[in-house]
Amino acid sequence: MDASGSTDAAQRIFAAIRAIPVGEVAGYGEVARRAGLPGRARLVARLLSTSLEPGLPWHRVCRSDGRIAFPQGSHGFDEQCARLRREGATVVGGRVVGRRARAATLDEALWGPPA
DNA sequence: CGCCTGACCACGT
DNA sequence: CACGTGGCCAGGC
Repeated sequence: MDASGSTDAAQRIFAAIRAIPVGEVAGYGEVARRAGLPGRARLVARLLSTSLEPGLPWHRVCRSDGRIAFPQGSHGFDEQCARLRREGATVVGGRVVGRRARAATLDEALWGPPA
């Protein structure tokens, strides 16, 4: 690792997460892809679980289907849910519902929808 | 050095 | 929509 204490991959992932617009959510895989690390979704998850950075909008990161990664009722779930709502998003049944989180399955529907 | 686990993802049934 | 399977990478034991 470098002198900053984190690997380049980690830095890119953090940058990708910070790049998520307020009120929107991105899947782990999508974040990894944007960070230039396709297929490293698990790396993103592990990063958030171990080396969370202060000021990082981790609450904007959820599963590919728009669901919060934590089990309903957990502290993490509650925290993420509250933060998302504060940003204007809506959470129902552990699912993030913005104007469109109705993605059938793919992240494409979540990030690249035709107006 | 090998095995198990994990804030995951996609596909097929 | 639920379940099972394979793949991916990194860390802990």
